[in-house]
Formats: sequence, C-alpha cells, structure tokens
Amino acid sequence: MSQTDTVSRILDAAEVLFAERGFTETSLRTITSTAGVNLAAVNYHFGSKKELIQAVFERFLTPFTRALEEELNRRIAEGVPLGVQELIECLYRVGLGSLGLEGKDPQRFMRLLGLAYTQFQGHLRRFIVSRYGDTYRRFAGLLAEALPGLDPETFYWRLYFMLGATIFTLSSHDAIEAILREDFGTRSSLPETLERLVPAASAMLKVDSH
Amino acid sequence: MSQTDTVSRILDAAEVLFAERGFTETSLRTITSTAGVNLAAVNYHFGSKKELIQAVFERFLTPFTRALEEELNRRIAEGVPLGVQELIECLYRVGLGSLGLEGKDPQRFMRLLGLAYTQFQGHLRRFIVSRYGDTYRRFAGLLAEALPGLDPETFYWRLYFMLGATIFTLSSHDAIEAILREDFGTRSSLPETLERLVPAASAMLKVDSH
DNA sequence: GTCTATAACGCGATAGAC
DNA sequence: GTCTATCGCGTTATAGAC
Repeated sequence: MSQTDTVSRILDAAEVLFAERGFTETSLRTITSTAGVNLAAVNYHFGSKKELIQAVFERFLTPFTRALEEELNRRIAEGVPLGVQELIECLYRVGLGSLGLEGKDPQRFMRLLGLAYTQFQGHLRRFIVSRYGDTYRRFAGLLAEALPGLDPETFYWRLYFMLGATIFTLSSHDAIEAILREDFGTRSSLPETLERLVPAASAMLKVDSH
Repeated sequence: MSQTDTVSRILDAAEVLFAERGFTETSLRTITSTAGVNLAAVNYHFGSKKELIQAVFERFLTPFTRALEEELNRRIAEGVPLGVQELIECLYRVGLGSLGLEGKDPQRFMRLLGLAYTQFQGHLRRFIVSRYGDTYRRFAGLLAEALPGLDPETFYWRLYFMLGATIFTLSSHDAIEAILREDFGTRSSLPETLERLVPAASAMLKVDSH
C-alpha cells in the first residue's frame, strides 16, 4: 500500500467518524482500524490527532473556498450586481456542488463545520480563520454591499444568525427530516431544505427592523 | 458539609465546566476538585457521569419550562391572540429572566443547550425530549396558530431555522461580541442581541416564500 | 514506510475503612 | 455521607524491529 493510499484511507475514515461522533469521542484506534491501517500510521503521517483534525478540514474546505471564489468571480464578471438572495443561493449551490463530489454526503461536512464551532478546539478555529478568513470576508463584504442602509453591526449579527440557522439545521438534517417524515409522511432532501432556507435567510437579512 | 451542599457544589462546578469545555472534555476529577469535594461523591450522589449531565440540565430546564408555561397561561388568559413576534419575545424574555436568576449567566445555559444538540449524547436528547417535550410542542402549536396559511412542513423547518439561529448565536455570544467590538468599538449585551434577534427571527417565520 | 510492542498517563467507577 | 486506594480499561504517542 503506497503512502498516499494510507493517508487518504485515514482521512476518509476520520472524516466519517468525526462527523458521526465528534473529535474527543473518536479514538485513533477506531480511525486506524476502520481505515485498515496501523495505529502508528496517524502519528507517522500527520504528527498528532490535532493535525489530523486540521487535515480533514483542509481537504474539504480548500476546494470549497476555491470553488466559491471562482463562482463569485464569474458572477461579478457578468457585470450584474449580486442581490442578497443570489449571494446566498450562490453559497449554498457551491456548497452542494463542491462538498457533494465523489458521491460524498454534503451533510457530513456541515456536521464537521458545526463541530468546529462548538467543540472548543481552539487550534481548529484558529486554523480555519487563518486559512479561509479572506474568502469569508470577501463574501461578507459582497453581502453587505447588497444591503445598503443596514447599519454594520446589525448586519454582522444577522450574518451570524444566518450562519447559525444554516449550520445548525443542516448538521442535524437527518434527525429533523426523520421527525418531520414521521409527522407528515413526506420526505425532504437536502436541496429541498436549502430551497426553504434561501428565502428564510434572505428575509432575515433584509427585514426592516424599525 | 451537608448532602445538599455537596450536591449543589458539584452541580455548580459541572454546569460551568461542561459549558466551557463540553462533556467528554470535562473529567469527574476536574469537576470534583473544582467543587472541593471528593472524587467519589459524584458516583455516590448521581450514580454516574451521564446522570450528572442530566441533573445539570434538569436544574435549569425545569424552572425555565415552568416559567414559560405560566407566562403562556397568563398571556392567553388575557384573551388577546398571540402574534409571532410576541411569542418569540415571550420565549426570550422568560429565558433571560429564568436563566439569569441568582446572578447566573444566561449564555452559559445556551451553550449547554447547544451542546445537547451537537455532542452526540443520545441519552441527553432522550432525557430532554421525554421531560420537556410537552412544553415545546405547546409553544410550537401556538406559533403555528399565529401563522395560518403556512404549510406545516415549511413551518417546522423554519422553526428549526429559528432555533438554530438562536442557540448557535447565543452560545457563541461572547466570541461574536468580541469580534464586533474589535471592528466597531461598540459593545452589545445579550438583551441587545435578543432585540436584534426578535425581528430577524419573526421575519424568517413570516416571509412569503412564493 | 510500515509494523509490533509498550510506555506513560488519565479516565470512570467501586470496594471498603471510617 | 465521606474518605482513600485502587481496579480495569482506553487513550495518545513513540521506540525499535523489519
């Protein structure tokens, strides 16, 4: 088995297990045995568990932010100013596309993002901000431009409200979907939920608060 | 030291430490040494770490749900039908009041609620649903009545969007506030954030999606 | 580059003295 | 009801053989 194989087998297993159980709740023993590699391989290839966690995030966030940047460039080159709803749609569409490649479940990455915010891994938050903060600030800037007249503080709070609604809902999508399926007998896929989320999030950003 | 003292000293320490670090990341050794009690006291008084976690939630959720029920009764007795914005205000106001008693930080409880959703503690989710599900369903029912014409599925998804925006934002309130303070030099307290959240959440629930 | 074996430690839980 | 002492297990990380 080549080195690349071992590295990606570890990343594949860690990605799934972290999303299912959390970081502390997932041991290197579980990861390596799921991946079919030796226990020592993680420390050999990544150095430590912390660095493995960062590598898992890097593997999906780097293509995602690159795809988002490219999509924003493409839309801006068209010369049409982007509205609130279009920007949010853009974010979600790129997310679904970039994170759903190779038959992977985009919801898994939403769980990981939710964990990054709630699991008190200071090193992970610092890693994400330093590596992907520029793209985040660019997107926030475009969204702010689409909301002239809104005072900056209220804008930023609402941006966090939107991120909260998105990450929280999508990271529990299966659980919520199961409850609603039982009550209404109807299914609802991730794209359908995003279609519901777009107008709701836009309304939250745009509402006149006076 | 009497039994009640030991029990509440453990609960006080566990409440703070769990909110700061998470459940798995907080050991019984840290809890008991912070509380100034013996390591064995947790297992003696609560039986296990799981049951301690449940007891921490019970101590703040029981007064909160009772206060919410009473406030809903009071408002309904007035005979005026409750609108969306009023119901959300009601929820937040009871939360601030009931969770902020005895000089405690309401945000701490929001962090705990956030953890309950994201930390994969199946036992805790089951405990909360079985103990407080009735009040939750009553509140959701009143909110649905205030939104006639909205199809039930869309309503429930938006209810989760609202919960997500609330729990996610409030559980990270200090961190977000620190970022905005640095950028704008202005402070913003928890009640002020809730004032921003009320119109935003209401708009999200009420918006016409067609 | 990958393995086995193990070091070094922290964990939750409990038995039994007081 | 509270204490000490400890069991048994799982953890990350590493040394050293191959």
